Amino acid sequence: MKYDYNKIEPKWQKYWEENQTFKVTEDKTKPKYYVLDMFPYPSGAGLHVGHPLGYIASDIYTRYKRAKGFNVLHPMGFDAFGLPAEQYAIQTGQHPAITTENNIKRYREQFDRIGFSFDWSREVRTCDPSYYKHTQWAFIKMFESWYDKEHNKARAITDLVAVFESYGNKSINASCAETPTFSGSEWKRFSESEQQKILLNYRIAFLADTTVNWCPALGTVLANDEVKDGLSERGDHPVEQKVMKQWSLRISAYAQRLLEGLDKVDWSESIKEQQRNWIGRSEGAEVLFKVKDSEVNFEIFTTRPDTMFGVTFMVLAPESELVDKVTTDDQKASVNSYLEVVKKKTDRDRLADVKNVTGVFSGAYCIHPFSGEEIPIWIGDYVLGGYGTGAIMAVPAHDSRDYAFAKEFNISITEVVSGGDISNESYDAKDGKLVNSDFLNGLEVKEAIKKMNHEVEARGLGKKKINYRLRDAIFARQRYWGEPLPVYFKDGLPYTLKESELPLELPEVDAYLPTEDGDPPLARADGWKFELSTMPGFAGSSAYYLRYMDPHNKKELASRESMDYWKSVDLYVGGSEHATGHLIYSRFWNKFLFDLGYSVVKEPFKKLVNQGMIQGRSNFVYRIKGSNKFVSHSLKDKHDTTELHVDVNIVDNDFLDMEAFKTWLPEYKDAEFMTEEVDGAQKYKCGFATEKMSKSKWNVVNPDIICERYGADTLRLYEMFLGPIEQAKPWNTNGIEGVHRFLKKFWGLFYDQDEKLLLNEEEATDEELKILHKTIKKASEDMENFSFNTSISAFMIALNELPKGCHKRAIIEPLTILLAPFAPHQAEELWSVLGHKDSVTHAAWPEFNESFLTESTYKYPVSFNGKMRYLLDLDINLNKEQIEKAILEHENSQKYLDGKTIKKVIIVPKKIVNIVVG
RNA sequence: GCCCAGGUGGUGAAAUUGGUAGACACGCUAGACUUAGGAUCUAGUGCCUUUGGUGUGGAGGUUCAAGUCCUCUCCUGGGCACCA
Repeated sequence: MKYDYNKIEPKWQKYWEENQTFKVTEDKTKPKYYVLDMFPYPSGAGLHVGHPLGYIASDIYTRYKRAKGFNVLHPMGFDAFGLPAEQYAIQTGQHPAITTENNIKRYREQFDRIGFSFDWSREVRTCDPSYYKHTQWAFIKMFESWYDKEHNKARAITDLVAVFESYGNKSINASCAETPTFSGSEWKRFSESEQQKILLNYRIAFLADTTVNWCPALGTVLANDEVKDGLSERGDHPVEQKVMKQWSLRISAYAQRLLEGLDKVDWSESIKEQQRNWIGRSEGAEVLFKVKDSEVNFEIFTTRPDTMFGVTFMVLAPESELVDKVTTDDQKASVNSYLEVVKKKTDRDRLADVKNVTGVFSGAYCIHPFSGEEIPIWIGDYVLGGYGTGAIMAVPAHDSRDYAFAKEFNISITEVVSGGDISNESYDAKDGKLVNSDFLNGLEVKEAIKKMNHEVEARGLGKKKINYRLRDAIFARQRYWGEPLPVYFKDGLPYTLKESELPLELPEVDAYLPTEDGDPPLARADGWKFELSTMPGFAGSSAYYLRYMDPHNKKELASRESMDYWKSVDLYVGGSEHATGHLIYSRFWNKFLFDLGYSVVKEPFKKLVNQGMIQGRSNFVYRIKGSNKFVSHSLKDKHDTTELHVDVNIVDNDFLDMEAFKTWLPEYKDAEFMTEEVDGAQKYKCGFATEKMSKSKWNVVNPDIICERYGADTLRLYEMFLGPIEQAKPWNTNGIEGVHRFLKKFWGLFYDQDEKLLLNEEEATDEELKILHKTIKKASEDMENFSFNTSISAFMIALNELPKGCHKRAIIEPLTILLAPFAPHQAEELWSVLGHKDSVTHAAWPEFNESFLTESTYKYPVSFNGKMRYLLDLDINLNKEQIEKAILEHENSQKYLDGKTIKKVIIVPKKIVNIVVG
């Protein structure tokens, strides 16, 4: 038989489907393992070769774990709500559901073509009402919950109401919006709508006036992680800050737990660090400042209470409500004109303008709480309204931003920490002794912070405080193609549907655009009396890993029983671009469900592997300007040429297929070439560059083409052989022949070129067994470390080392099992050639036998200082005489000993033997 | 500015605890076979001024021994960014 992948691969794909080979149930006799891929958004372009990288890696690991005896859950689904399908709908009028369905079909075909071992019976689609029912359910639960800081968990809102009824809100320590205090009896006297308004301040899913990122071009609000440099992540449209009534999730309540949980997961340091930055914990103090000749006083947040005596001015954020309260009459005009200017700036302007210091004096003064001095209050847009209290004490000597401000407006600068030179720049380091600081003088910064914190609390001026940068997540988008929020309004106040009324299905609309009044598309639906916004993209992906555990459950997201069995995802594979989006939301969502007893683990994803992005490798041709002549790469500098992208599919190893080029685009029909000589032949060599894979750059490589030309097994092997899984790398097919050759060679262990079966039952020699066990050992270790590229190398070495004519079952049968995760189709075929009726999927991973591997040979000698050292391979139990004998027998020993004799052998550590020569 | 991850042949890359740097593969060179192919096989291939020297971005250091550890520095990629 010939290695005919085009026959073998469809054959086994069909077999797997018909036999439900990868279907998995909660088998309590086996240990479980859960391998999850980040499910894709099914885009219209289909999969390119970059997409499957992670899927191939997780599939290999899945198949390995199965062979090791684990019951592996390895599901796949689709993150099917999203913008592209909606935009396509706006252009064409085609319902996004149809577009999505078609795209999913295409994805599924491509997935199947690569031979993934997903359990498709567990497929989930976020746009399916039977799925988003549970997304809506979670939202309702969040609406019906509040965050109890005392017990550090989410609790039912009914508990809160019970407390309110008896004691009011004085004793409640909750994560909530500012709420005036009331007593129990006052609560009972409040009207229904007054009570609901107060409860909204406490709910974890809440509706409130919020400063949001508004993207006019997209017509929707965006979450912080969807905005990069003041532009929308999708489409690069400008984003502005705007106050709007919007749904949010109180994710900030979970900041500390999200931070702490990072220490318990096996993720890359860089992703954890990104999340830590995003959460942005900072420890400091809130201190009260009184405004001179006024009833007003306000709190500021500082991480440097030690520099209290260096305060020479205060700054309020322009959006702070205090601005109006403190501004004096004679400053009113200039303050107002400043506020106007600030208002007009978009986020982007503000970012671009970082170096320009702007601000205005309010006319008012604070009284320094310790020195009693008068301190001017300024307004400046370098202070953010949304962080801390929106007001700061400025210490120009020890904060670079305050320094720049003081210089700009000629405000005095007082040094309070020695060690720097503040004549040209501020001294920000937390290192040095305090000066000019009354009772802090002489203390180190650290001690001074402690002492000042203590003093602040003792005098009732404030308290220690931890601030987080993490914002509550805006949970609404003014779009059509998303989950409807299960909310209706009564007297202008929101109420959620009952669980039994779910799902609230997405209604039909006549167009997918906002209405003329600017309402979201849902306003077009007949008789729609619910919330008009839909949920954001991250909603559906936040708990999908739980749904896979029990995907057909009609009652709940997943049964307790299934969750108790599968617990959490053991291995999660996906791109690092989700570090501050999905991976935070999902952890938050899980913690919330955990608080309510619906999830059984604190962290959803134990181990995370981020596959690197596969970039495109573009090819170029060089056209002489004003002609239809193309010159080869090495000649291009001799002519005045234009560099043009050329379709990489008509280029092989950087050599252009000139005939294909002429038929590629009509304009090149009569193209002429100036070639260069390579290998005695005239060839056209293309230039190349690494760029993001995209249609316009003609560098998209579709996995289907690779499958056609080399087979899916080669594609799988090659993507892994390209390099370490976590590393970004350009795609090129320059080396694909190598792995393809390997598969043919492997086939050659079974069949010769005349397609005659060579497999035999002869006994293996020690040498052959050594090669086998070496390979098993290496392959197993590499599997555990996700080092698939070196694992493949180990196979190649084995094939090189095996003596010619070794076609022994004892050797090639275990090798076939090792190969199966990488090249499952070929392995299945060969497994059946070996006479097995069952799928190779059910074969047990071979164990290596250390006894075949023991080596007691020395490695190499080195000499220095008249002593000889031999490095030994293993910590062998030879005695000194035996070692000495072995060394003397070494072919090189005489050369290194240089005619001298060994006097003494000293065994130093495990591997090194000192030899004193005379 | 701050944080993280990396820099090894012509190319993708290997290298347990510090222990023969460049495994494996591509490419290249020469040869064999041939039904003439983009097939297969054999040998060679870090660099240089080749009986030797040199070499893991650069400069120092520790060590018998450094790609690996330490200090400084340069470059590349990613993230955060007026967060007090």
